[in-house]
Amino acid sequence: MDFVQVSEEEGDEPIELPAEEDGTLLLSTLQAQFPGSCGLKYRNMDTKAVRGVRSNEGRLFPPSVDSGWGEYIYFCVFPKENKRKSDDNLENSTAKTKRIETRLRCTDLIVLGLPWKTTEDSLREYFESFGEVLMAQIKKDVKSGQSKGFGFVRFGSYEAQMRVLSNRHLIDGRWCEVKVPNSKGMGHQVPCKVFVGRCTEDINSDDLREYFSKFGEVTDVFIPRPFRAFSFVTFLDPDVAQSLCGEDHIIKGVSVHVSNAAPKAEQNRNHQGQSYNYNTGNSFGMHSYHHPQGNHINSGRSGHHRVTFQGGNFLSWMAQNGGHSNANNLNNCGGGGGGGGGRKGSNNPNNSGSSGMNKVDNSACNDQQNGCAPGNSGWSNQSSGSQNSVDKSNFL
DNA sequence: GTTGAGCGTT
Repeated sequence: MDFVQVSEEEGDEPIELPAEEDGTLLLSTLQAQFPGSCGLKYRNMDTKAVRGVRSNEGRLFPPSVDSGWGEYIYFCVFPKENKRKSDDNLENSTAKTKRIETRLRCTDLIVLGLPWKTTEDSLREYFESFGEVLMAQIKKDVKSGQSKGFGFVRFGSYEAQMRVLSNRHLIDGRWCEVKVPNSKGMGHQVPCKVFVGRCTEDINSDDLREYFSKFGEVTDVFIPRPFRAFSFVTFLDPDVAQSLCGEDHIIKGVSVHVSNAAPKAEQNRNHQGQSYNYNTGNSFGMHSYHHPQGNHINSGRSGHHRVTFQGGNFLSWMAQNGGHSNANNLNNCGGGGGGGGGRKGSNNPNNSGSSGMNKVDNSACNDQQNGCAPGNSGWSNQSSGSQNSVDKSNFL
């Protein structure tokens, strides 16, 4: 059996991890030793550069077909906290403040599928490897004190929360899932959509798309008809939308104002014969595909469903979907088309998050009959676009 | 003492 030497960071003491018979290393094997890790990289001896290890379907592939993993010492890749580099200094302080308010807020997370035997102490102990645990509780039957098999955790850092949401968890011998609780609703999630006021009639969808694409990928543009001097622009990344709010921008010589696309529930309902379907409950984060009618201009790659992260972030979306990113046309590459690279760039963490959700490592789990975590009947198939609600107008 | 999709007596 081949072993792969892996350390958490370059220079650390490596641990030898067993590779599979086909030479690949299961991401789940990696994550069992390095919770929260999402991939591997190594230092290339010749070029001195760091190279990433290919990752697909929950498996990591050796750099060389012939010599396998070789004598390299690999080190872990973790989902990055969303950081931007060069363009950070271009940003004004209000946008920064807004991001901190919206991005770095932790919420209670629900842990489903806990073994009956798990205690609040062991729950806390497990999650402390991800970061500071502010709260860990098990829901119990009041009379018997028996665990109901789920609980809640709260982390002190958003990064820890992100890492936890991006993985499944083997807790006291059972695979559990961690999600943002439904009870949180859509309340304080970060919208992807902005309101663009002071538009003139000659600013069309293409103009808006072209202009705003330089800040990040635009997934939708909506201009009410007849002309009403405003429009809506939806971004793939809610942070990009947030960072633009409050700003004035000049498009075709016109100063437009960007602000929050405040929900206008009642007044917009059934306006002009359109019906507004609101995403509620579990479908948060997935307003998906806009029907190609009306004034929505889908992002060019028509014919496929597009997935945007209307609420929360990519990772919580991933978590909500069992870690699978098999939705159609999920695009992780950030700023499309514009110059300048965008405000946020391509830092969606952990695109290898489609990890581990295969039969192979589910079979290794649990002490129950079929050995699978709740909600995962072997495969996590919740997100394949087909069951996304179709949101026709999406006024938020 | 059993059980296995869900959503929190504050």
